[in-house]
Amino acid sequence: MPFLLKSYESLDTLAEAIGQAIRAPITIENRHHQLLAYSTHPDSTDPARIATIIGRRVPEAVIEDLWESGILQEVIDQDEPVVIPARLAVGLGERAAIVIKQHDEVLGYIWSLARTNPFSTQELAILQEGATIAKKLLMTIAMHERRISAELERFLLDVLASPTLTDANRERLNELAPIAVASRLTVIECAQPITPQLAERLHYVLATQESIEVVLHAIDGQQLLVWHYMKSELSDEETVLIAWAERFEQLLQDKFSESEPRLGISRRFFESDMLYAAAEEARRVTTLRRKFPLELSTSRAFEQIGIYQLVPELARRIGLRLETHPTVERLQHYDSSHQTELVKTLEWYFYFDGNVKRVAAHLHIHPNTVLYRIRRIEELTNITQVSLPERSMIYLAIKAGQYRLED
Amino acid sequence: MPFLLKSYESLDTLAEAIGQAIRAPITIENRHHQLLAYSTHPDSTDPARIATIIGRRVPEAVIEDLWESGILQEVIDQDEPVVIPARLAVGLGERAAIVIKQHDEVLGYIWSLARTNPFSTQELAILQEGATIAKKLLMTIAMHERRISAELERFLLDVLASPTLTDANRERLNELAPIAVASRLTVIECAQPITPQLAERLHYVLATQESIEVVLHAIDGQQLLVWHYMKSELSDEETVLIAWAERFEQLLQDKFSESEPRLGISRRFFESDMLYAAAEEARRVTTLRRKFPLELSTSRAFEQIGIYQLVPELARRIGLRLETHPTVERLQHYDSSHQTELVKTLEWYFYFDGNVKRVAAHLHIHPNTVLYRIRRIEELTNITQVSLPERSMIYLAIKAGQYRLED
DNA sequence: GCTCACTTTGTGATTTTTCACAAAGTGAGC
DNA sequence: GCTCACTTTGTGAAAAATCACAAAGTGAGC
Repeated sequence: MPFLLKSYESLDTLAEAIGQAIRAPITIENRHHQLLAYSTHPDSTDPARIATIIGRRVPEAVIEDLWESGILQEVIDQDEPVVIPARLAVGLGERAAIVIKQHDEVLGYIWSLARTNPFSTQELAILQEGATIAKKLLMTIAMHERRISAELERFLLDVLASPTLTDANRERLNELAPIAVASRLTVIECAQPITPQLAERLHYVLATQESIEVVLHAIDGQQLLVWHYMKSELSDEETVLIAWAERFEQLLQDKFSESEPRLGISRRFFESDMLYAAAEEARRVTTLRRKFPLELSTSRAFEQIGIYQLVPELARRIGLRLETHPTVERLQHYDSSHQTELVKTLEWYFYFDGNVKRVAAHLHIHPNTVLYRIRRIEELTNITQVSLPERSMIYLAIKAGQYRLED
Repeated sequence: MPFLLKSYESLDTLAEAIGQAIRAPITIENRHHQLLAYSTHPDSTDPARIATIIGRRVPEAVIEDLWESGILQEVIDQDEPVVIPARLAVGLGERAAIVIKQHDEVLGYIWSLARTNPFSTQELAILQEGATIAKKLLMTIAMHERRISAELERFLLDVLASPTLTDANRERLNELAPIAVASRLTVIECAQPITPQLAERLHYVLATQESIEVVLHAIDGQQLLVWHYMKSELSDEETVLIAWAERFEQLLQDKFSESEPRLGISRRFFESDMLYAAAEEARRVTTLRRKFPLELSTSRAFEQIGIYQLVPELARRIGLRLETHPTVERLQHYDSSHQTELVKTLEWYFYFDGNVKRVAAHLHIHPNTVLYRIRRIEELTNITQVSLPERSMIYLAIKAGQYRLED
């Protein structure tokens, strides 16, 4: 005789029923370890469970620990309740867990904390029974979520397809995002088109980022577009963003090394009217980083690429023969007739702010060689003591020349 | 009984007649010392005369010498022939000169070289008579020239009034300028609207510039617009231009200190279609130099202002609240709450390429103070080791903030 | 008026960069 | 193959920038 009913109207009532049947606290999570339901149980709870309920998801540290120790994998593979010894380092008391699966696809998990006495066979059977019932409910929820998220994805793509917003779209966007928050649009660009499997994994990683709040996201070919904002104060939004971007990109490159993911982040914006422009900025960053991986290896946000943002336009003008820089032209001419590398040397000399040692190290040559070349350049052109504005323009001209418009 | 006829058909025949009457070489010049006519005389000539005839104008060195020594002024004031002792330093033998005037307005000069024996009273009288006859001829020429030049001036203003050329205008422009020559459009901007008197003097100085060839020029309010090209090779056009611009501006500022003349030179262009754009560039240079006299004190050509060319556009965007730079914003905030000058310090630190000594000298503070402030800035923002592209963008943001759109 | 945190200036040791000069390497043209 | 002009590398002396540290100055807030 089963201890549970055939079905329950919600996961919450199910969690409550299981909890009462085995007299232990129950939490039900989706496959992203987001909290779906939990039983009310006055006593015997542990820090991990409290943190999970407060944060509406299992703390990242706990998830990592469970993955690294192989426990989670075991739970997924087993298909029946697994008893897990306490892991006090991450605040986890002893518990039992069972996966909720549908044809090898993980839908979620049911967790139960151990009371003072260990789980009996019957109690574990009840858990298993609960998982079967939860499956039906989760499938309904998953389908619904999938429909919603697919709809939102189409909506975002629709918004980004045109530079100007329709009034209806603007209204809906303003409902989605809190006002007066510094939003950003981030592009995660991959080497190949993003498959549904990859998308799923990316969404998961994205959902587990604690510094940011995602408003909307969508897949567009090789890019995952994310509209988000930082949870920090406005005053250090930029600092936090840049620190996060570095960590996040590192994480992505560790987890998805075969996709060579690269970030591009727009400047901050406050009006949904700016979404289109922000997407352009973010994409400009990824494009430029693709073309100048070395120079822009640590530039992820539009602010960080500095005057590189002007390179495509300048390259276009050079392509149209509207623009040339006499100084650069002369050096290029000298280079080609003497097999030298004056332009390259000058470029890095400017980039490294006149630091001969670093230029030499970068180009793998003797510092005196750099010094010699700089003197040579000074003889050929009179950029001996030009100041920042002119130097940057020359640097820009060199970079724009390297930028290829075709690809 | 007069030795000369009442009138001659041309200045050449007049010069010849005077030359024969007093048996000495004669040259007739306009008020700009451009050669109008000269007598053929086989012997007794001097280097100055040869140079004048070859170059179709009196060498600048000779003119300067005659002005500085006060001789030319004496000739103009006298209204009758003046005998001038030899000035061998500038290749001038002894000669007599008389001004050709009409109501105090100088129209030109007649010069006569001395032979071995000095000028007799009668010969000087013949010179005077020649000046009277020349006056009529010169007045006709001057009137004609004035009509032509006024017409050309109107034409240039007409061309510059619209971004696109009419076919008729393009055709006429192409007739005026030699093809495949690197043209420039230079603006000479004065503190006050240019009066006809000032215009006259400016035209004179312009006409005596040996490095450039003027195609057209026109007055537009406070600006004298000059379409010209360098007489040098294309390969070092820029070098020659920049050197010329420095000399020329110095000259203008010496001669017209009350008008505070300032140069603005476009990039080079080859097609007359670019005239409008070139005028914009040149004007942008003068505008920026007016707003940043110190920073752009030695930048006269559009190439030289470097990324300053982007300042107006950026200032506009900042004005529209489309653009801010978080780093700069934070420093500004610190400055205003701590009465410090971090932004200013950073600005010049960037400008002087991180040279602490020069920054200190410029700001009249101790080098260690600069060092201290830079460390402070590094604490507040993380621009510790940002490279040229980002540095320039920050510099641009600072400068654009200083740029006022209104005036 | 006093305190305290912050800023500026001064001094000399320490480190880094630049410079002059020599020597060796490179390659195009005869 | 040789020459010659140009380029690169190496060495140590000379010059310059940076640094730590002390002392003096400044001003807002109590």
